[in-house]
Amino acid sequence: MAYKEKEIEKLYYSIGEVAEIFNVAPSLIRFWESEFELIQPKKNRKGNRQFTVEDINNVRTIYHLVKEKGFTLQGAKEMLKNDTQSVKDKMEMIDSLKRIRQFLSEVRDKLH
Amino acid sequence: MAYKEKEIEKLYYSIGEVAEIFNVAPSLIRFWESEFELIQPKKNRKGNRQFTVEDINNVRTIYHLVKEKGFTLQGAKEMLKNDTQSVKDKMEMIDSLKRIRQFLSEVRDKLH
DNA sequence: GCTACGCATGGCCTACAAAGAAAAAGAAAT
DNA sequence: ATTTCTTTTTCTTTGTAGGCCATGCGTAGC
Repeated sequence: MAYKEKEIEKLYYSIGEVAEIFNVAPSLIRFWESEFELIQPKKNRKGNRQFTVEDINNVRTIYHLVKEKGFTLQGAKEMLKNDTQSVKDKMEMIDSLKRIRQFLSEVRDKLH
Repeated sequence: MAYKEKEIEKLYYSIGEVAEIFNVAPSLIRFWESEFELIQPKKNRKGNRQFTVEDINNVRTIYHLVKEKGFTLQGAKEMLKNDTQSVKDKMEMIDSLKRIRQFLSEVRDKLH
């Protein structure tokens, strides 16, 4: 063959393939699907899950939070809900600083 | 008394006091002590735990990771292993801002 | 045969809570 | 002040609810 066959990116992946990618049991993927809104693969007429690459990336996100970073499922949900806790923490800080500045300028005005 | 008595910062706090600060059961503090090297209060001759302010701040770090951010204990341990300083820095910032806000609202009340 | 499905049930740790004993701290009476 | 009784606080050890999946069953398409 003259040309090396190009890797074809499949449209859909089965649950078994996805499970293998992350080296977990298919039941775990189904369980996560029941727990996380983020994971919602299409199903064909028969009911089989069809994972797109994006679906798989969503699974990857869950996997990363739960298996690599060590969040509880609840903690991972919060993380996803709030864009990430650290963002939230930073916003709280900024908000706090704004209020402080506001307050201090009021004080300055009263001192005059 | 002519002078307002200064708040005395205790040298040692009992496990009950520490538990109350975080609104958890004393048994949980003991359990965390058994799990995290970070928490190692001194014990007196009788075996009672004596928490310094620093010990309490270490408990606060655990509390933050486990109860607020949603890490598993294992996840929290990893976090502490790799990233102790930045966790502590952020917590100090948040704590510092809280104190400042508290102080400023006292100032505001006195101005009225 | 292989892989998928849903559903139910099973099971192992994690993350604590409760139990039980002993000491300390009040409180009441002497 | 001291004795006695009660309540609170601590300790260590043991128990346990629930979180996090895994396994098994019956079924169906390829």
